[in-house]
Amino acid sequence: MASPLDLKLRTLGVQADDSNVFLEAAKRRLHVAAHESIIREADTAEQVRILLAGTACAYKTNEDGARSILSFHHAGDFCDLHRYVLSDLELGIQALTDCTVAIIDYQNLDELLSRPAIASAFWRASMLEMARYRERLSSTGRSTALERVAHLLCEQLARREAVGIHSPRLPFSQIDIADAAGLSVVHVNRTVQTLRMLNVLSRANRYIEVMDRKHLAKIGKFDGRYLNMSNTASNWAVQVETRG
Amino acid sequence: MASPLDLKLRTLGVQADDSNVFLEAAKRRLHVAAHESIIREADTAEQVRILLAGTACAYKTNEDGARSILSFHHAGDFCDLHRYVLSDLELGIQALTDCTVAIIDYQNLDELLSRPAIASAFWRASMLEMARYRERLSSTGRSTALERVAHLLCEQLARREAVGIHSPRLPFSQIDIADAAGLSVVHVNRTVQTLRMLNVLSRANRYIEVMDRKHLAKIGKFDGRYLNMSNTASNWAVQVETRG
DNA sequence: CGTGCTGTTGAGGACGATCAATGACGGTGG
DNA sequence: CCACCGTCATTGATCGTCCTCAACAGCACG
Repeated sequence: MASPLDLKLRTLGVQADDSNVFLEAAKRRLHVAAHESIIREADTAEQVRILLAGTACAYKTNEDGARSILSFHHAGDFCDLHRYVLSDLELGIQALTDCTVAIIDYQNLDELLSRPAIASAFWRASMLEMARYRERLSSTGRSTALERVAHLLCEQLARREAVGIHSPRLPFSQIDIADAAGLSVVHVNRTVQTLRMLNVLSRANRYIEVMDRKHLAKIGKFDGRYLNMSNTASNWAVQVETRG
Repeated sequence: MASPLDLKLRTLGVQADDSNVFLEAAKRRLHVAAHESIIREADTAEQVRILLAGTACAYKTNEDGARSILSFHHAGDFCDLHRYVLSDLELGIQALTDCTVAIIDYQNLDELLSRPAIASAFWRASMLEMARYRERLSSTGRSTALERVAHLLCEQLARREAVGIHSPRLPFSQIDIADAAGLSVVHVNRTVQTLRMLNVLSRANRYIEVMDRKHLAKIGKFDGRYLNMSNTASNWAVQVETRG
């Protein structure tokens, strides 16, 4: 039974032997309770963290105290590779559910990076993350609340599937979605209700549970190719037709 | 007299000897006229391009034909490193002014990347680009048109300074700004006029010319630290005060 | 001297923000 | 077991920012 991190490394092109070295280096564990912080906005610890289980988000707090969620992290995702490369980036990571985190000291990371397959996997991972930012930016730019929310949910669902998490339920509160989509909580609530009305989300009002992914992808104009996950992408083929 | 690319490499921590090897590899040149495409959205050429002079933008065309500008490129910027790592990313690069572009074949790039200083510089560059996307995302999220436009302009001005371009004039049309900020052209026009009224932009209606950077930074809540350009950043210190 | 692109202006309308209040649920401690 | 509290979800009403449509002006180009 492959773990999310296993799957992730495989997707990034890391073979069994390198993968094992990696997993060996990431032995140290940390548990973080929901709503706690995994990395503070001005963290200086000389180690990187990898999310093994649970869901987290990268956020920034702006001057008026509002939290702005920049991306979500799922099992298998690197949390703070950026800090290894650029020290003074003010970006916090917060656990949205209970999380298990692996820790690798910068020293050990240096060694890992001397292996070409691992170095290239890290670079690939960074570029994929960047592609997600681009997609989010163009989705946030000029689309309606309904499209934004649908797109956001599609992306998370697809990424979770790619690491073996097949549950239709997403561990986000409407507040999280609002902070990520750049919408007010009130309006997110109305948007979610619209999606429920359309039978795209389940009626369960304590959860975000996707009932009709195809429809959701269509609404969100979601084309998962940018996630570059060959096996998964096919389930999320372009649903968008040009129409008059 | 250092070229923008020189300056950029230096900022990324590349020393003279590696830098020379790099410049040697980037001998091949290409001229692209304003409004022409540097890289098409489905380009497959096995080479990377580096902008030596001029200004360009990375864009996506969405299903209804609208152009969405994801980032701007200035002299010294890599255009399409992402294609080297992730082949099938649909992202076009378009010249906004007349541009000079250097070309490096993937083969030669492989060799360059065997030099640790260069490899690490590329990784740094990617991470810096990612930091800019994050910043853009949080600026686009929940701020007003005025803030967005101001922030956008500040960023470009600061990045241009970092590679030795000190002109207060930015080579963007209001259409470019609209596509980048996710606003309508009409509203960008009104926003620009507000900035002119405030004496932040010059009255010249054929150009975007910044007269008062401090004020612009304040309006855009621009804090250039995310650009990670030690010498330049100080001119752009935080202008934002908490206020009641 | 037209043609096209960019910039400008006005009017009307829609989407989403904000304010305010209430409901539902889970956990805690008495 | 129940009262209390905090968090999240929901609802209604009002308001403002920004979009859309439409027309026109200025300038560069051939």
